[in-house]
Amino acid sequence: MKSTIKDVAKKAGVSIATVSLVMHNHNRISSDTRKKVQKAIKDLSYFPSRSASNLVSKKTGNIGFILTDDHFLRTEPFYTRIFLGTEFEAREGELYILLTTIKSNFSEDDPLPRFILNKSVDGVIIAGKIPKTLINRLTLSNLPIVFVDYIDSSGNYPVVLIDNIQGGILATNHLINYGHKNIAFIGGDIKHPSISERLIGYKKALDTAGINPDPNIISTSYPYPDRQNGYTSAKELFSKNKNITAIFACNDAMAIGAMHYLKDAGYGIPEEVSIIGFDDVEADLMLEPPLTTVRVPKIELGAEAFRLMKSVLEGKSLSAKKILVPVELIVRKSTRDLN
Amino acid sequence: MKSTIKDVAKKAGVSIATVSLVMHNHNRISSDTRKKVQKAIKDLSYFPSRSASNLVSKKTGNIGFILTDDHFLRTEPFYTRIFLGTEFEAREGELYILLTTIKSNFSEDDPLPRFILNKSVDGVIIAGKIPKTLINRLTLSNLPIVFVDYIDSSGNYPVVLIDNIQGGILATNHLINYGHKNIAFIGGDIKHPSISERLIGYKKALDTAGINPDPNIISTSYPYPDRQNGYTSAKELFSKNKNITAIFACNDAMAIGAMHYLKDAGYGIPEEVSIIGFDDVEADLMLEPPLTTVRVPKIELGAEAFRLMKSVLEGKSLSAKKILVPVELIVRKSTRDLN
DNA sequence: ATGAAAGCGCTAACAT
DNA sequence: ATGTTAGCGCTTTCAT
Repeated sequence: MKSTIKDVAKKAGVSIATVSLVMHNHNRISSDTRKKVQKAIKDLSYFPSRSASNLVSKKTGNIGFILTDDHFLRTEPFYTRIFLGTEFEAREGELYILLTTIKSNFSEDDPLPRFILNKSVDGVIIAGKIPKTLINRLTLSNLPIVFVDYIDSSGNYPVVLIDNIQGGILATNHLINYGHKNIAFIGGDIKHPSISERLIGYKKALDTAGINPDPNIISTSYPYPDRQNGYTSAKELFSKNKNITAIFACNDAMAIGAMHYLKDAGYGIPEEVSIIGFDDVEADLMLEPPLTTVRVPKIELGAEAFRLMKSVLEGKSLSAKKILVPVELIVRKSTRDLN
Repeated sequence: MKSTIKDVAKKAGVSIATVSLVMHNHNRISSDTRKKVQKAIKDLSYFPSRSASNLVSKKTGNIGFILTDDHFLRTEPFYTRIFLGTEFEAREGELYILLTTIKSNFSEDDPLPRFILNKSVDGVIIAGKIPKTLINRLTLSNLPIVFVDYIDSSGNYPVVLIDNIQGGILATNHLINYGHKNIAFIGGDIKHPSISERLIGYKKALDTAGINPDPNIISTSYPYPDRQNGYTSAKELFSKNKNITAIFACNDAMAIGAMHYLKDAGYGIPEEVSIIGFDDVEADLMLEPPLTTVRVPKIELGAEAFRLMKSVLEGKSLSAKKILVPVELIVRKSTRDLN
């Protein structure tokens, strides 16, 4: 039989209130009783009942984690890693994460996630882009919300984002430091915040180095940033420009596509053309040569989102706090030092 | 303010006991009161407090879902889909799923998942292969366990498995029906249950058709069933055997690898060589030609595991019940009818 | 068919 | 510094 706070109290020869105080590290307990109680807790291998304490404290002890099903099922485990990060972080404390997906075409008529309806969570973490209508309806529920890797247009929510501008600068500076001057940018939908920010970083870095960004070698004509469009973009770029010595692709998928084109077209990587991506996906290492990139710390993003949620729940955080998680330059073999 | 059972009782002019009975569909309630109560519930948009009911009923209302981190982070979203299946199914009822990962090299010294230690789950679903030591220690905790897509050697647990033998038969019969006689088998580690079972199905089907399995065209020399080894296996097979007209690969990854070899070697697919895989991964459709395969219903596997867990919890299921989930032949363009 | 009441295990205000 | 006690919202006997 599972032991209760009463059993512990009896065994330690104290009241249940004292046990409760010890459990919550209240400091007005003599170290003597504290030890007695702790021993009893250990001896009985006592764990407090979550239901009971939640009932009193009017909390659920759960955090909801929402992403769209296509984000969850993506081949590249980006959001899965973010989830894992929040779960890792939650393990340190008393909270549990309830993961649920919504259809990516979530509409007005679809029911809200059950844990919202049933009020089984104390707050909700939203990862990646989700439909506006969900956000609106969530807001009505008055639950604390934290966004990660996405921020709704209102900007009124606490959020954890990748520092894309810094990443863009990092990547571009790396190429500049390697002596490159004609650095192409390959990106997808410029309306997507992460891509436009990476482009901003790219321009900033060029600017600082006194290089004038050349619109002819900035390709953002293919919205979806995947391999296929990376290939096509590179093809277009190189058919018109012969003097490009380096490419900064807005993500690894496009970089990989571009690499395929370069190989098909007979360019040596990195002998003739250097290339850097963004994300650090597993496939990078399988490439020939392995891709230099900007690493996005997915686990850390998730962990940070969880910490932010905790501080929101504890009333420690302002409602629209923004956290920019730094990225890291990973130099491998696809970029060449011209100096 | 959230409404409670008291509010409902007051509004409906009945006692809280009556409300509780209505909520649990007890039949000794007059349809008149029932309606009154249901109206009150709706008007107040009342949801019972999980903490309170769990406290009384001594349940947690949660099911733990454990997989190894590499299974969770696999590029091919196999286990992610299984998880989604259990989550979909859980949505229909009152239970929540707590997903956690363990290190794939989980050892004696690693702590058990927190929801086990804290007794925050009523049962545990284990997906995919996990270390024996975890199983042993889990057993000690006396929690109901259901396996999905893996069964520990003792066989003493309820489990949901893919019907691999049926799948092997399905695949092989398809080729036989298409008039093939020299059908190669490409597989990985024969000690892995799913692979050996698929091979059994293959042999059975050949046997039934009166074809003698030729050991020279059964390749199981490369343990890990990935693209690379699919390529190598096909290469070996075709360098020694010129009369193979069809391949049954134990999974799509190996099939894709084999297709790459066939293309490199100049074989027409399916003109000269037909090929069928197993799994039905997304990549199949991108292939040229799209791969004929045996579909494994991942969502269904997860849903079935959840249902099994529920019936175990309700005491309706025997402790070692085994459920074989049928697979489905998906004919696309990589197999050719010789007739 | 319905209600009264006990009690699940815990927290926190209050008393000592 | 520690104990007493009133509930949190619900389920479930036991009365009526």
